[in-house]
Amino acid sequence: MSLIIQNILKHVLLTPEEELLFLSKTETKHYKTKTILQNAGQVCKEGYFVNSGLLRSFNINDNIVEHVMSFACEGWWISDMYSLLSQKPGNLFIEVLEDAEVVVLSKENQEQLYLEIPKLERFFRILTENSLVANQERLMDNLSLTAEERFEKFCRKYPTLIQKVPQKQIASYIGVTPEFFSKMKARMLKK
Amino acid sequence: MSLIIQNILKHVLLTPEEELLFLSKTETKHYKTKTILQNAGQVCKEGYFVNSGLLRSFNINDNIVEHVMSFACEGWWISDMYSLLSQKPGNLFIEVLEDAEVVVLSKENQEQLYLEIPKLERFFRILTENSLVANQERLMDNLSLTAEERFEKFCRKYPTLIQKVPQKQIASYIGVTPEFFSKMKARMLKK
DNA sequence: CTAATTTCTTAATCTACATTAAGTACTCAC
DNA sequence: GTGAGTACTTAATGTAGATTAAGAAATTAG
Repeated sequence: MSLIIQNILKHVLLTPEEELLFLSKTETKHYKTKTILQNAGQVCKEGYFVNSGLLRSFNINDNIVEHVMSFACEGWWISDMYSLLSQKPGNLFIEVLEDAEVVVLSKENQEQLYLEIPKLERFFRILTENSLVANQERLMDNLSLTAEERFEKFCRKYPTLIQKVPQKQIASYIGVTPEFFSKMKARMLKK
Repeated sequence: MSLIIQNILKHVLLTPEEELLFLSKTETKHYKTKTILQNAGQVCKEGYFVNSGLLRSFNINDNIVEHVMSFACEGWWISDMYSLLSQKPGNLFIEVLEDAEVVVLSKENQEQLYLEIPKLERFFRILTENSLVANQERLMDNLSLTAEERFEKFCRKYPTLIQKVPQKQIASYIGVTPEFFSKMKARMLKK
């Protein structure tokens, strides 16, 4: 069974027909590393569920500095929520970091699915709730922990990502420069 | 019509019976300034919708430093989402800053309402989505803006709060110490 | 009304992290 | 394989914001 259906079934029950209906509204696509799926300044028309590979979202401040908003590997959703919901131009880029297979769900089809399978309201509510809680925790961590503590937490939380993601992007995610991150890492290894 | 029903009707349609059912599952309460509605370390059993007055949620780091997670005035919801959803002990306190009338919705009743009025799944999904977007923006702001810029943005976004909330709590919300905030404010006034 | 508590300010000093700048090590495209 | 980017490191210097401390102003309680 497809990963995305497995995921949905963790939270709501679907009949076989509903599963098929859901899948018929999605499209599975393959993207090469470095593909940009979403550009800042454009209206986001779809969300992505990752079957394999690795993606990230980030914004670019003053057209110079990148800030990583999120990573998404197997089993995770990624999109520019702000733009997708408001249908206004967004601030995020979404980029493929490792050749990926993703399930594409367009805004339009998502809205149709809400009408055809109201249970999906529940599924996406729960998904969004979990995102919100994770995001609130990350915000608090940024307000109250040191860079070192944030990195330790990142390692505990996303052990698989550490091997895959270029270090400068982990630096960006936890909110420090690559130079400082490098120094900090060396300091931590000494202990 | 009650503020909370008005709020729901902005996103989903309810029949008069559903409105009554909803209200019957809530309880309107009055709390004095300084009342603590939720303590860190305890499992959160209810969410709050503010009819009037002012509340805040915050956590306490190392049992010393407070960090304001959110404010809630008229028309806003507030709770310890993490604890409410997971039913594990939370990290947040919820405190009344100004005598308040709040609509209390228990976890239990909320779950019942989802079953009895499935449309409410949609309402709370949208509510949570908006929260998430706002939270993501705040996170990016903390990563990419200076304290001064964050304060300016706060003023633009929540003009009414500036009069009401003690300055040290605005400082905490935007992520600086009260001392630095005071200095920064003086510096900004000179310009 | 007054004392106690809390909030705000100012100023000196400190530090986590940024910036700038070079050099080294990878990757990968041709 | 080679060269041109891209990623990582190291080190000097700079700075936003923290910490500490003390006094002034405002609020609250009795």
